[in-house]
Amino acid sequence: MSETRWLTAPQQRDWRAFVDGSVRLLDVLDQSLKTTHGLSMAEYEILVRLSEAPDRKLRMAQLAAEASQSRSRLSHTCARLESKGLVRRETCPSDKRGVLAYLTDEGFATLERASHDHVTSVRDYFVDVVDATDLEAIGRAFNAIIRRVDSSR
Amino acid sequence: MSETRWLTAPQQRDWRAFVDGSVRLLDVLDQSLKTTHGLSMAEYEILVRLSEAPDRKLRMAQLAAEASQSRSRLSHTCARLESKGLVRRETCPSDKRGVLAYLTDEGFATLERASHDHVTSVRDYFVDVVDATDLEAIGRAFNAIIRRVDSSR
DNA sequence: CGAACACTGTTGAAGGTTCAACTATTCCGG
DNA sequence: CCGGAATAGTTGAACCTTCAACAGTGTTCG
Repeated sequence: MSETRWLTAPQQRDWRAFVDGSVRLLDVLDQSLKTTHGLSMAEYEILVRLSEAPDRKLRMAQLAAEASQSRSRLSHTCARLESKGLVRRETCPSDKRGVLAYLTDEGFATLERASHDHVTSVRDYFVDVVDATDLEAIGRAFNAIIRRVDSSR
Repeated sequence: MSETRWLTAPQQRDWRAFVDGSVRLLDVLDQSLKTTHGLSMAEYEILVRLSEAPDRKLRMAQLAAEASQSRSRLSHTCARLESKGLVRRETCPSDKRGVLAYLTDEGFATLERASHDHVTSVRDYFVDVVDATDLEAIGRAFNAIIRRVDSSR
């Protein structure tokens, strides 16, 4: 049993700034996506990943991994997106257990509209508020975190 | 109507690293708090703020602001914490509209236990994974974001 | 004073997420 | 090629958050 290594005061300040700031930031972005385009950030993320995939198609499991969602959550969310006509699903020909989700034309059009406003919000509340060098630091740091989290699963 | 200013490729990489990384990081921490102490991070945050307040008491509105939660959400969450015996509420003597939430001894004890593990996770997945200078950059950046978000409300 | 307004916090319903259980398919060792 | 283990995705219930409406209290100003 080793002693708990508490955070130093500056570490604690930085950590809290991150927790508070990210919650508020993601809240604002979610809010604005939802009111102007009826999409949550989670849904938006799904549309983005599909739009970038070859044929706009992805296996559910891969989509879940890329969007940092559980499979269950993705199932529910896809069901909603499907009922809005933005996404459709078909069984995977090569592996009949699998399912391919793909973006409809309407989904693509919705994404295109939403992305303009979204990117503007991201600038307004994030990119343009942060120093260029600090932005790079954030990129480095969170890539390291992603590696760390993924390696422990 | 001005043209949409898209992100540059590096900006987009950094932004995505942040979104993915923070979601995964907060997920892991939430997970570990929940399985080992039965608390969500939102609940934990509430206990922390109360523990630091004078007399371990805070007005609901202030608590909501400090924990970055909506008042409604806080009401529900406090109700849950209250039924677990960790928090209690009383009407504010100076303003009868108001309510003071306060930490019970049991709440304090629970927080104390949980904080050891939590701080260890924060180190494991965040502080110790990120360069010291990048950590400072994160602190600066997210404080700027907090100011930005709060100024638009 | 008292009427209109603003503010505090709660409530219930609707919507979204998590959790555990389940079906169906594929993989693998014997 | 068979039986068991592993994998893919879905489902429904429990849980949590959001949303809009509300009750109660304070504040302002004619």
